[in-house]
Amino acid sequence: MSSIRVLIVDDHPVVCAGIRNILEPTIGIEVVGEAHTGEEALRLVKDTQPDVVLLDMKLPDINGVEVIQRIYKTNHTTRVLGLSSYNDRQFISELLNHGASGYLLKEEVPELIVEAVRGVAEGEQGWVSRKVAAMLSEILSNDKTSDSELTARELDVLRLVVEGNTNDQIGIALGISVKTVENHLHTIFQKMNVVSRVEAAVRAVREEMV
Amino acid sequence: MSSIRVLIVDDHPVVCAGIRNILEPTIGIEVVGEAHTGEEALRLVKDTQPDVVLLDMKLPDINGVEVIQRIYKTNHTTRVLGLSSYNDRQFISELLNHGASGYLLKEEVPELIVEAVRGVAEGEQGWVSRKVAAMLSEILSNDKTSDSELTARELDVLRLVVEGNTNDQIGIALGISVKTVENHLHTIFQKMNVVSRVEAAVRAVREEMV
DNA sequence: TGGGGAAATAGGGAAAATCCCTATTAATAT
DNA sequence: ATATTAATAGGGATTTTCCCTATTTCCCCA
Repeated sequence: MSSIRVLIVDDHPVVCAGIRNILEPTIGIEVVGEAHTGEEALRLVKDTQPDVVLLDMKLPDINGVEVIQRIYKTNHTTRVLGLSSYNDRQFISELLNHGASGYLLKEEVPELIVEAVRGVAEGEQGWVSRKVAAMLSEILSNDKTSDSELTARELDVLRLVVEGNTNDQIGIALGISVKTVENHLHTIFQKMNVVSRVEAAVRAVREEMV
Repeated sequence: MSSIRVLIVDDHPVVCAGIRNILEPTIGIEVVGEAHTGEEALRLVKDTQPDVVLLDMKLPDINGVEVIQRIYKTNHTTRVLGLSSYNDRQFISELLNHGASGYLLKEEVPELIVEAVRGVAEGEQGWVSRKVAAMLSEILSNDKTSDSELTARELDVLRLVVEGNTNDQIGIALGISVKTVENHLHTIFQKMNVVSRVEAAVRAVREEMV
């Protein structure tokens, strides 16, 4: 039986070194490379054909979810294990749809990484650490009330709100009446389950919706 | 000549492992411990009396700046090297006043960490990586217009704004008049160089001021 | 093909926030 | 002692936001 070939992707060299340090001494796991950007990751996936990609969801150039999709498009046998440095609800939600094979947080203990790599390499889908699982159930229970998913127009408005524009300015920028802007905002508030533009803006920034 | 004794503090075990991995093989540097919280860090500083503390500025329990001050209060020979995972202007600004011995980003190459540890252990003050230096000069040039530094009270108000409270609610929460809240906000806007509560909230979240 | 429903549009009226002033008190620095 | 700054508060004018209702258009689907 051959080793599990792992590619590490993270923009922080220190994190790469840490993961490498954990995985390299492990029997049955082989680190075949490190990448620090999305582009580099895609190139190395093609070159090294790894079994598992440990992918930081926060890369300087390409969005993590897009990297996953591009990897899956070309490499059907490669599994991706998403890695995040904090409790990022946005990414975890997206992952439910655009599917990494698993997901864990950098806050987890080193042993979990080994466990996760082995799990997904054996074909296990949806491997998540306990912390992530707890977050998922919380998200799912919270989502009962709201419809989520903003329309394109609503995202336009939200983006302009985050940039600090008044409804007046937004109306001018989008070529619509202030009243229409207000109505979009009202819908946005309901969908996001908030009551003011400040809350909406804060959540939009925190969850990187814009 | 004895080794430089280093304590690593970061809430992500992976990052600790990475730094340890870089420092341990280095001649003249000895890693004496790892801490994952501020409290643990303070305890280990007392127990191990390290020469240098590599301190992540973002800890789950105590604010990084406070950790530095408490270390300096009890251990006058220990140097602290601040570590951050991103370009966090707020922390860097604070560090100018509450003084770590140096500052670097996790994005830097591993070699820089060794260099920085040696530098501050030799007594060098204000060791900063090039990236940090560049950020500092940018901050200083941008600060010409604004006074920066919010007061404690202003931070209270800003925090409540970010949480989505109205001025009325903020007044009640802080036990002051709405008018006072308005005045604080006016000052906050000027210092932050913005014109609305939404802009202030967005910047506060982005730069993790609260 | 005739709804049913969501998306985008818009107005009226009430509430909240902002702006631009003045003003007092306490603490701190010069 | 005096100047500065932080924190407090108010008045009054203006702007923005919030909530409700309403119309048109378009797409789905039964």
